[in-house]
Amino acid sequence: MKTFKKNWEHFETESKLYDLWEKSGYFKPEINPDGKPFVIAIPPPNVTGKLHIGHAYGTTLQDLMIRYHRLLGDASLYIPGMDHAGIATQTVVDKKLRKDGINKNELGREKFVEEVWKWKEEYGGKILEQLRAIGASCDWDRERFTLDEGLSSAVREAFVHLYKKDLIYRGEYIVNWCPKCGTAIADDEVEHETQKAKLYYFKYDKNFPITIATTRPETKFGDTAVAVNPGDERYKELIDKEFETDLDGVKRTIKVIADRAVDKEFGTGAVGVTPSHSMIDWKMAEDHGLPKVKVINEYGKMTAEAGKYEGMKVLEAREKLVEYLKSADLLEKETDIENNLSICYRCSSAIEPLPSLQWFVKMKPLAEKAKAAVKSGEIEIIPKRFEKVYFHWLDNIRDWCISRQLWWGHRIPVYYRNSSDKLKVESQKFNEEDIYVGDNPPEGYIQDSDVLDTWFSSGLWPFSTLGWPDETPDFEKFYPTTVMETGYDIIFFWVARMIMMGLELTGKIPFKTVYLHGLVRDEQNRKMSKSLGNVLDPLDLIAKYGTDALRMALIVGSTPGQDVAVGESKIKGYRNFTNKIWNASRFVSLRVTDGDLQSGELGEAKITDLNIDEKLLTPADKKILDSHKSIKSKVASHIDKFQFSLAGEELYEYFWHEFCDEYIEATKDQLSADSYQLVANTKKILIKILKESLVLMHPYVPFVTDAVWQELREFVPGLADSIMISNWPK
RNA sequence: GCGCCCAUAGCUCAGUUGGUUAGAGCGCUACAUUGACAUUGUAGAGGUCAGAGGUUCAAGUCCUCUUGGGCGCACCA
Repeated sequence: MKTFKKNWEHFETESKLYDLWEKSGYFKPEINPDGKPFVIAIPPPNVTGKLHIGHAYGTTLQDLMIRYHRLLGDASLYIPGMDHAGIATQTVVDKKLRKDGINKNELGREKFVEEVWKWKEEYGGKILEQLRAIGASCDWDRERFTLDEGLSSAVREAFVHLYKKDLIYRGEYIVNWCPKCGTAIADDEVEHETQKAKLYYFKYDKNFPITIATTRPETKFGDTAVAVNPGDERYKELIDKEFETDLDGVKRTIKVIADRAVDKEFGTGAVGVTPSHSMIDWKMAEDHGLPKVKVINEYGKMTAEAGKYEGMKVLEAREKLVEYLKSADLLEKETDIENNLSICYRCSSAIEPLPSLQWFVKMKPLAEKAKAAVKSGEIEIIPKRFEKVYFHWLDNIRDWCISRQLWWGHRIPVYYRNSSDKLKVESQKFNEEDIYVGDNPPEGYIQDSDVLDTWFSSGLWPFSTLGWPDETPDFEKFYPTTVMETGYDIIFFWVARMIMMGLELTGKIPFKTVYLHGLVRDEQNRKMSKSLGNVLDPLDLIAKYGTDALRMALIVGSTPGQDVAVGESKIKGYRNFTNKIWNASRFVSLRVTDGDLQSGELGEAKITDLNIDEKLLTPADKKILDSHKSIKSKVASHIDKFQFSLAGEELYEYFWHEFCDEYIEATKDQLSADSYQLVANTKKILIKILKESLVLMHPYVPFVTDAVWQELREFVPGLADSIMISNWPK
């Protein structure tokens, strides 16, 4: 026999084992050709950088399920891939180029996109290596990228389908514009941050009868109405009256309207309505038929509609206007308030709501189906409480702005006759013959310059990765996928949209179960952040304690939808556990094979099979066999119910304390007994229990269990080449 | 404003159809250990399960309220 090393040396062993697995083809579902499919499509990590510990957490959960089902004999497929992450990646590469003194606009679109591809090749490769280090048993031959050829054609197909069904439209609507990113973003991509602000009370001019209150005076150049609550006695007589106003030279007709959205208690109870620069005012303008005046442009500067303020940045215009209001004695007072500032989820700069010509997806019809799929139980969300969050979002859904003024992404498959830009600035009522939607534009048509929201392509992920829209054998066999394992923070961005797109485009649910994990926090339960300096790099931890230890630490003690606290001491504890597995195995190996080992014989007890003689069982034997029997069913039942922590905890307790501390201690006497039969029986039990326990633990700690398995193969007959492809013990 | 989660040992957390004496890891105390493993073992201390009320033969678990902490959605003129 080989000599078992004294300690489990993860560093030398893990990557070698992984290479071996990958080369052997054990990650392919074809190793269980007759098994029923079990499929997980990885949530594709962004190509923006390297993976953090949250990725390690998700990947571990996914890989655990895949390995368990592979052992059960299912055709288990773990589809790897990455997301091009439009806005995020474009920003990162732009920043890098600027550092090198290169301006994106001088470079031009084509060259810039080339630069992003270079970035993708470099960082994408690193990410894939990280996934391997975590032990992800993905079928790498099926790896996909959201911007690869197949997925691009899926995106075009999806767009055309939705367009033809009248579920995609173009129009000029108020959108969330990020002046820094230079693009529109979706409602869901807007975050809020409380800030201190000044609330200014003033009149447009001396003749106007109502004082309004606002935190953004500069937008008031675009006011076309003042809204009051219909029940407000103070303004009752003014409702429906119109006034000619002059705000520092900008003349408007302002109508007083009544709208229930107005809070009587806030400010003066009268709101200056700025249809072009406030979401709610836009809606009021639609309801009341008010004109819309755009006074802020895409660069965050005042337009000609702001008179002499034209060209000023928003904040500058605000200062100057307040000065004017003071000097003209129009400012009644200013107060300090706290309000919420809308910021961009990517760059955190202030969002400027403004009207813009964009593409939208009609969400209501899609949302109904998505709701029904979960209501009926066809799709199960774990933990169940997130169903409520999901329904709430779907019930209040608004149309989804899908065009982005970026270069990196799926270019919108729409072509215009003669010019793309001309049509964009003209009315949304374009002639049908001037527009072409699809793959083969007629001569002289120019493609829309915008790209699609990155979530449009990720929304297709569960089926586009399997070959859709072609009816490939993979699509036939593996779709719908089985489990969607991802973080609860992207339930709207991603999960809900996959369900909507899947139902609409394939007519089927994209997956049966949604398992949502929480955030990984530090030992004191704080969010990990660079500024706190408490960020844990999974690769460092893996180098120090081993992948298996990290995997155990992430899974045991964590429950779905709940954040999990992980620090080095926890990981260290599970490193000790992996060493325990190694050493207990070493004990078994040494004791079982001591004496002369002939082929087919295990030590001097002449073991030629693993049949246990029931009549010879000692109380210790009976106890451990009982526990062993029950741990097998408990672990399977927990994993089947997605209770990964419980199964892991029980395995830990069983293996360390029942098997090592109790049974192995007991065998020390039994193995030195005079009766060869008893010694042989004990050895058989040791082998049987160790062998099966390794399989039970393999989904959690894949490396050490296979390393031991390889040692066992030296003296135990009939073991599979790798524990990965052995069978779950019944 | 609407909704969700959390509160269990010093710390971080499990405890999923309500059911013996409420568990784990880390930490702590004492002892052991040339032994498969000090990346160890044995023993132990430590909890009115946030508070109050209710349902029940039985409540950490279900219901109502209160307090404290966190989060989501909407609004934010």
